[in-house]
Amino acid sequence: MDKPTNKNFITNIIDNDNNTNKFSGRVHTRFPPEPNGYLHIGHAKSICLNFEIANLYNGVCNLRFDDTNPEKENIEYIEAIKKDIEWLGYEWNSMHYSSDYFEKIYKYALSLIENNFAYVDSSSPEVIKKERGTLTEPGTNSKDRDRTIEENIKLFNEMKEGNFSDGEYVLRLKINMLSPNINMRDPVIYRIKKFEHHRTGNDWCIYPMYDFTHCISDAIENITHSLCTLEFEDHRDLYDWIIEKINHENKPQQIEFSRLALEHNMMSKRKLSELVEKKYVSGWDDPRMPTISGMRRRGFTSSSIKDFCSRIGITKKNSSIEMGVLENTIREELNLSAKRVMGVLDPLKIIITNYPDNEKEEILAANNPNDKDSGQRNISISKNIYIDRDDFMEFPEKKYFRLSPGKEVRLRHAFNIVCDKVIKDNDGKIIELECSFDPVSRDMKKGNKVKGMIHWVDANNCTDAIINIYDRLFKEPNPSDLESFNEKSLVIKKDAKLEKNIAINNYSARYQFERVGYFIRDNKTSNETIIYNKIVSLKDSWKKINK
RNA sequence: UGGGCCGUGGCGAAGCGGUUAACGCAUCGGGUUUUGAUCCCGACACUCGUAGGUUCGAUCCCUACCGGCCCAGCCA
Repeated sequence: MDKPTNKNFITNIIDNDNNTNKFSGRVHTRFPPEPNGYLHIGHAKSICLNFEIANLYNGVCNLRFDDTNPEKENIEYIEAIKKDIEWLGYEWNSMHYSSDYFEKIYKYALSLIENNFAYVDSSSPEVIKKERGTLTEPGTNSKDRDRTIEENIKLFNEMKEGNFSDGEYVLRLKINMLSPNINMRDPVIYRIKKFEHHRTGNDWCIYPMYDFTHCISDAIENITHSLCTLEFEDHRDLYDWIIEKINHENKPQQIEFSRLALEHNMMSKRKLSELVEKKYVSGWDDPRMPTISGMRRRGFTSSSIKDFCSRIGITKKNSSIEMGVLENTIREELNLSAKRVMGVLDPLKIIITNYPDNEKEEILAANNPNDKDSGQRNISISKNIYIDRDDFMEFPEKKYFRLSPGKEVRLRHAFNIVCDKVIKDNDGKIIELECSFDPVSRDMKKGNKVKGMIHWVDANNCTDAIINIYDRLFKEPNPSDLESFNEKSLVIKKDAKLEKNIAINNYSARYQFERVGYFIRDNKTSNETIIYNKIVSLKDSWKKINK
């Protein structure tokens, strides 16, 4: 399943860098999550990109937690993030925290002040905002812009010592308030935050901001290609400015690519956490969530996620991927690897009237007809069976060739039956079918040729289960708010019946319920309740005709 | 409106001055198959946002226009 990394505009840049010997042929990337939430499929795109590019060029990739905002970050996320990356199957070269560099970053800030490239500003956030100008109007210089170097050093040290309260002072770069790029209008690079940091505790009360931290961290770690998403394009000027001014021997280059958008999903941590907090879903690992942990619980394999990432490509174009692409990757893999079993989601009881009482027979069936090495299983059948309600129609539509009154269908792996009688309760609901079978059709060459083939389970020999059927999280392809939440994204089948062969204690086994889809045991369930999650349906051209 | 970036079939995506404009998903035909699955085979952009220009020749270069995304956190 691991395919060679596709070429893209970034590998073109790297090839070119290698030709000009820009980094002496070195390729060193990094994946820099902020530990403020769980990783999602969009992060997987970035993880695959960074690690695969490193692999492709015999380079390495670091993991770096970008933890410069203690108010938002949390140690709990760190382990979850590491677990997800490991689960995807990637090994980082070394693991770092931006906070490991606080001392160095502080020294760099000091040297910028000494060279008159930074100053301490006592302006309020409102004033700074106002002086920054707008998209069309230039900014104006702060009253503190010409503070002396000595005074700046003294104040910056006092900031560090905790002599001021939050917001009283900030450190700003002295670049150009007239720049058409707002990021260059004397950006704030340090703020006072008397907040305990998850790693450095109370060592610091000033914290560097992203723009100042990220490029310096990249330089320190000897990163060559710093890959990030499109919204940072405007920050590249600043990135380069800082790298130049701190005079570090390593000059990493930032390259931006477009974020992943997946139809019927949302990819922002804020929106996803809102789904969790407002209980739309059961948690970050709800199988409907586009989080790595959710998809893992849903039954996606890491190889299918990597395959998906390689299929969607890397460009600078804003794009939105159809769910079909994702679904196809997991179907394709599971078709080859999943054992087959029969499962009835909405049971409808059938009595095979001419089948002898108290008898049963065993039938041999392939575990996976597409994999000859997968062996066979034994299925039992007796007088009472269940079929899916979907597979019976009292008044069949045109082209419906499953069971209906007087019609003959084949029970998969077994024999043909004819529906003789429909039994209803007082409300007119169908509760049972009486059918008769044709013993000769056990040999399918001898029985009548029938178009319909349905699955079933032996009512006297099956396992009760609850099955979670998942559908798209949002109704609209490109939802903008939670209004679009699909309340039918989870449908619970409470009295499903499964073929006994299913290994209920194997939580990682993925099965194809023949004619239905792929399923995995929910890993959060106890042994008393057997719960399976639907990973993805089989393609269904009947549903297409029928709609 | 200032700046940055992007526009190739329904959705993605190759293509880097001469190609029959790859490939994947989707779709539509047909075949195999007693999973309406899989598999196989075939179809699916005289045209690359539009208009000009350069060139013997442009999806690739230039200009203008049109459309879309991003930026005015002491978030990342």
